Amino acid sequence: MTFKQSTTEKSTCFIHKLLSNREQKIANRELELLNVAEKIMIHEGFSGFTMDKLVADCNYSKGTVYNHFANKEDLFCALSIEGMRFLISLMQRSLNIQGTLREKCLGLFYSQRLHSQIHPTSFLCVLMAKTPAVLERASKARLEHQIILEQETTALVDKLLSTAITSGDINENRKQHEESLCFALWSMSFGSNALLINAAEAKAVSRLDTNNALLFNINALLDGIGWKPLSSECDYQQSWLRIGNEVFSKEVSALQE
Amino acid sequence: MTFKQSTTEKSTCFIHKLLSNREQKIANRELELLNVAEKIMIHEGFSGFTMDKLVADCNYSKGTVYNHFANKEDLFCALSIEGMRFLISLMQRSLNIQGTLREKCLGLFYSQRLHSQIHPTSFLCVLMAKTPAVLERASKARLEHQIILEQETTALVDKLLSTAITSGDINENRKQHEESLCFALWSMSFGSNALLINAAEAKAVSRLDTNNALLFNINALLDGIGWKPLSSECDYQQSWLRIGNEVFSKEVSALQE
DNA sequence: GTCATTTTTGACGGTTCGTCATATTAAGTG
DNA sequence: CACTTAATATGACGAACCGTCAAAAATGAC
Repeated sequence: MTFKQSTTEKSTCFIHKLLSNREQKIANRELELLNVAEKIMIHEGFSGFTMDKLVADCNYSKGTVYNHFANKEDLFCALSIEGMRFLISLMQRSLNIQGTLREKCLGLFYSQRLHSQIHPTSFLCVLMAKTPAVLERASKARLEHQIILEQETTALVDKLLSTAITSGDINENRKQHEESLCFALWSMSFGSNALLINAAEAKAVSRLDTNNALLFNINALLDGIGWKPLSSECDYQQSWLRIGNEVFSKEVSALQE
Repeated sequence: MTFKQSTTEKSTCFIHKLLSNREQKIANRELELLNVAEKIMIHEGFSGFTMDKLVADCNYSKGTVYNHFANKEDLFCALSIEGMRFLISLMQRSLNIQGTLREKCLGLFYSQRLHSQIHPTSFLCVLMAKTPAVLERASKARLEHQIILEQETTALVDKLLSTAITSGDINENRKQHEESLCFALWSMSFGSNALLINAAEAKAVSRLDTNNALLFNINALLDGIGWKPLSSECDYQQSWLRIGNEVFSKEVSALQE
């Protein structure tokens, strides 16, 4: 009896472990598939990517692949989700920098820029996932997941904003527009990076120039909402470099080559 | 002799006329095809659009359609070009408003917003045409045309900026960054509208809210670059409405329904 | 060892794309 | 008007791609 109970206990425990193992295995395979997909995109471009190629390049059959992704666009969406995950991890790290709150805010922007530089394909997937072609076809679950991650990112910005308001770095009468502020920051970051990534390819603008352009845009906006210290009082170009050196040194040096 | 000459003259003239007629005819047909394509997209979504459907819905054969567009993405690019043409026409009209230079600048932003509202599909095509999936496949000629139109739009912004600088509405020491300023405005406008068009569909945000969000973003940025009169000194919500009433009354009232 | 359930497989049908040999039309010429 | 030549239009066709599904294999319970 006790024995039996213990076995069932063990058994259920085992089942739980197995389930989580299986789920883990499935999750791992999904990441593996996404990796293969990204490699194909890197080598053959977005238009060169096909589900058949993915099936050929991975060790699973078509049915298994379609078990993970409802369709091609769903896979794009999954790539976008991984990209956002990566971005969030960068953003969280960036908050560790020593300095003013505005410098921390700069760090958030720096993270997005870094993402677009380290994994351009991934960043482009995030862009494409906002495109109707993807939104119309991706699975509901995936789209919801994406929205959740978007909320996570805006939550990071929001939190920083409210501490800046309570600490007085942003004028308190802005408090009623906190949500608007967050949206403004996000719009600027998104718009700048989206345009820059195209410009960089089309017109061969140097990385330095694009970084400066981005910093210029952010500074203008942050000055506009009166986030102290203003760019006239502080050398944010210096801060920008510092973020790279202090928080993202490994990534930045890897990027140099 | 004279007669003969006159006939050849007539003839060449006739040829010229014919050629231009033919070219005109071809150009018209292209617009016709683009119209049909847009209708299909409106009714069946972007993912529901296929070249076969286009061929079925127009009075021309597949070969003729492919005579106009190198491939599907090239057609998207063509739609984007038409969209930008329309946007430019709106922007030019918007400059006619009476008021400060900053209000004229608001007009430029208003134009883009209006475009995204009147012809959402067209606006989305402009977005999609910045996507690698399209950029990789569209024909060279079309892509170049697109770049030219982009330059035209930025030229409008640039011109306004430099008059604002010379007139003193923007501090003169900003002059060295004129290009950066233009890029900042463009980034903000693009980012805001791109995010808003998704938000509006996903989260059912009202048009009023989205308009306010956009205006908030612009004001923050323009304040940041010190474009006088600042938003604290002037009711730009009023200006925004005025632009709609004075310059785009027809479009706005058509949009009310 | 057997059965039920889940997962995997890849052959297959249906779409979609884009091409190309052929047919048609138009322009030029005598 | 007849004839040649050049330009344009046609739609049948092959190739590629997508996504499904019945059958096979694997897994786990008893």
